[in-house]
Amino acid sequence: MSPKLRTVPRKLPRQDRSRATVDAILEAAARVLVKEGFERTTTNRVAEAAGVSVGSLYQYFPSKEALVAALVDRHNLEMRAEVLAALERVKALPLDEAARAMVELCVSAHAVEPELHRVLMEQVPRTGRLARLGEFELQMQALIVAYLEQHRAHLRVTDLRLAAFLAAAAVEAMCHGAVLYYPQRLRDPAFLDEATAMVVRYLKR
Amino acid sequence: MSPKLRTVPRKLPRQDRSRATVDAILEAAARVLVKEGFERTTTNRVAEAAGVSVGSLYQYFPSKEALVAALVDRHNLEMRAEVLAALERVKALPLDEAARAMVELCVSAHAVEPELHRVLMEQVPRTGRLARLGEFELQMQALIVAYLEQHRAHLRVTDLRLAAFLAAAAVEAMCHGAVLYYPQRLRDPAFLDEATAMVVRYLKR
Amino acid sequence: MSPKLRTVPRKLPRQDRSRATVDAILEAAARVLVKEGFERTTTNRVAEAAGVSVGSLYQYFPSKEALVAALVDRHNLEMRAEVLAALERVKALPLDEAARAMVELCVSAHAVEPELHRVLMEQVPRTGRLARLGEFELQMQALIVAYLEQHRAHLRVTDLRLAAFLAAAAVEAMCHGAVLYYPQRLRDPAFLDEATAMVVRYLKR
Amino acid sequence: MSPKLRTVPRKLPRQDRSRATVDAILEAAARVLVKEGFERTTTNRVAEAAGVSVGSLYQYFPSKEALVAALVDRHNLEMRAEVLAALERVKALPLDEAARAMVELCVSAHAVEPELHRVLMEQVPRTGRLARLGEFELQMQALIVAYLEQHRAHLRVTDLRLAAFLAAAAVEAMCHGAVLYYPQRLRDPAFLDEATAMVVRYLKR
DNA sequence: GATGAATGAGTCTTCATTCAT
DNA sequence: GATGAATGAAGACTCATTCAT
Repeated sequence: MSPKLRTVPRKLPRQDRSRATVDAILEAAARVLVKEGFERTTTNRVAEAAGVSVGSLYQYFPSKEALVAALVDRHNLEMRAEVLAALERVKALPLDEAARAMVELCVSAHAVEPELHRVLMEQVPRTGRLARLGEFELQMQALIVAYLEQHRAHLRVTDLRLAAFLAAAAVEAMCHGAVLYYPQRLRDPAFLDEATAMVVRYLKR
Repeated sequence: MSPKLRTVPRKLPRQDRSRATVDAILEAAARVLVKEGFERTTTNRVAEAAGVSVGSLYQYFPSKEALVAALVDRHNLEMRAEVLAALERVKALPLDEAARAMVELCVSAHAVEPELHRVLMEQVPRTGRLARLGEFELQMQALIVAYLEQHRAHLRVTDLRLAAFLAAAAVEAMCHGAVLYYPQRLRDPAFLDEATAMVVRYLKR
Repeated sequence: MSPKLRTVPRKLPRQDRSRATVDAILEAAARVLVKEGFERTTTNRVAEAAGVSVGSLYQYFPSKEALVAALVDRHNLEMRAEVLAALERVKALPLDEAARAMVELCVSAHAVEPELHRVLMEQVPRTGRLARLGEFELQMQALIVAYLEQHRAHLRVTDLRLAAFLAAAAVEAMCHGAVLYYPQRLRDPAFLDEATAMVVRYLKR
Repeated sequence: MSPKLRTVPRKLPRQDRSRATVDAILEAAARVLVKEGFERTTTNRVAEAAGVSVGSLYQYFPSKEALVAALVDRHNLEMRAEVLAALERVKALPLDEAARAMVELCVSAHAVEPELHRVLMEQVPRTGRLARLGEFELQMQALIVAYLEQHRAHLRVTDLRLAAFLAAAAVEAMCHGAVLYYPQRLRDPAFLDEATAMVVRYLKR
């Protein structure tokens, strides 16, 4: 038999091709989600945008929810990586600097894909497995508690768990609100100063 | 006895019958929303739960979104009333007391119908008219700014708009988070102390 | 007792008030039909436009179809009156003049309320009692046959029933088509000349 | 026997399966329309009659109107084919014969699926894209004008556009009327003779 | 007779999911 | 594994008609 022309590189290993397909689908999902909103996002549309068939989509994601969940997970994963790295980095820094770094990071994280972030936060119904408080938040909280323990000497707060929760909630809310309602202020140093001041003054003796 | 005497006040002729229906629908919507979640909430189900026909529902709410929006509005309205009253009440109080009162109020507000609040906040996709930042938030912010201006002498913050936004966002997030993830701590004085401390220390000179 | 101010003339006899209501409803129906098209014409909308309640509408018209039928009837009645009068008038005239008069009349008739005519002809589904060939057409045909019989001496056609049917159909179609597609030509003498020529040359020996 | 041998030609893989579905739907639509009338024709009913799911119907026809429009188009297309062929055929014939042929054709065309024709003409509300004068009519008129130009020498009419319009309208109306109200006369030679006479005498010098 | 709130069967339409090819 | 046509349950919404007041 004559060697047929082969357009698809046959060498590409199974796993890699799968991986590529999965990525294409997730990217497409993100795009459609941002462009159309959650309500108008259908599995067919996503598949089309990804250049694959619906069937293939279901090969990799057993349901629409699974797809969206995977997207949320990926989004969180990206954030988590940065946050964990940052926490590691600031481990030894004094509170002022550590706090400022974390606020800056939080702003950055929210600013990466703000559109997607917004859709994911506001339009995706928190149902099923999306309902639970992610491990992300829990893990992060544990790391903050660890940091606070190390710097306990300079703190006025004593219930470190509570303090970590409150500080994290406050920072997150301020960044989130800023992204949504005052995007132009996100890079305003005043914003960073003030947000930092809020947590530092709260925590510091 | 004169035959015309009617003891039952003819309550529900025109306006009132409608009003009763509207109320029944809104109440039913809240119930269904809490019990079934947003996804499983259908106009037919709501109508049934309200003991009226779908047609009646659509007589008063031109679309499903309008129904949910009305519910959100009503929920906000209830909160707003309390918040505005409280802000009026604490107008003359020093920052410490005013802040504490507001945090307490915020907790109460979140605790009124926490289930409904949760569904409304987390599961209802912010689309269409639900997308915009409500007048509620704007109005509240204005009042906070007014308060801050009056007490400017004791404050370290100078950009009062920014400070009001950050403080409000932080308090809201802390209460919201507490309602969702630590409901048992809601009435814990430590929680109130700490949340109050956060804003007071931030604002006060 | 002081003479109460009376806005509604109490003297208006039952029948006249009913008649007025019926008329108001029919006018409203015509208006809505023209403005909204048949599909978007609902009994509620008509009632509202007429300034009466749906209930009243149903007092006078047992169904939507009855309402539309009444409108069609009224429209036909108006035309019929004119047509019959004209036929009476031209009874003694020679074919040329009679034909021309009838074509002119047909044009006028189509031009009276062309919008309504169009909706009635094109959008109202010919169902139920609207399906049958109206008495109008039958009556008119009879009159034409009568005319032809009287002028038989000058005709080349022998089957007068058939001739009447064909001539009427042709004239109606030409006028109808002109109203719809060449409204500007309606008053063009050339149009009248030609349409008249068509039937005259067909009928005349 | 080799197990792979397949005698049934793998006919309906991609394009053809779709095509078959589309045809089935259109056929079913025609059937339902004729049997139930437009009002009682629903997309679900059509899908059921076609032996497919509603979903499939909507895969190919984005709305009910699109479905009906497609049916009208198909109906027109079938007629058009015949009419154009006939006009081509009679191009060189003298007026008498050409006219007679066209009238005969018109009768045939109306007689092909008279029930469907009737429903399509009388019950289907002319809305949206059904409102416009089809290319069909325009194209036909152009061809008639062309014919008349070639035979101008024998004509008494001078405005050929107008003459073509009037003649076409008259013939169409006579056939249409005959189909609806005198179906038994359709094949009556007298009818053909008379209808032909009408246009010939009108056009001919 | 009038009113208009209420009814609910019935429409169109969508979309997550399946499965024959 | 991939494809995409097919599925059909389910949802939002309409509107002719009724009936308590």
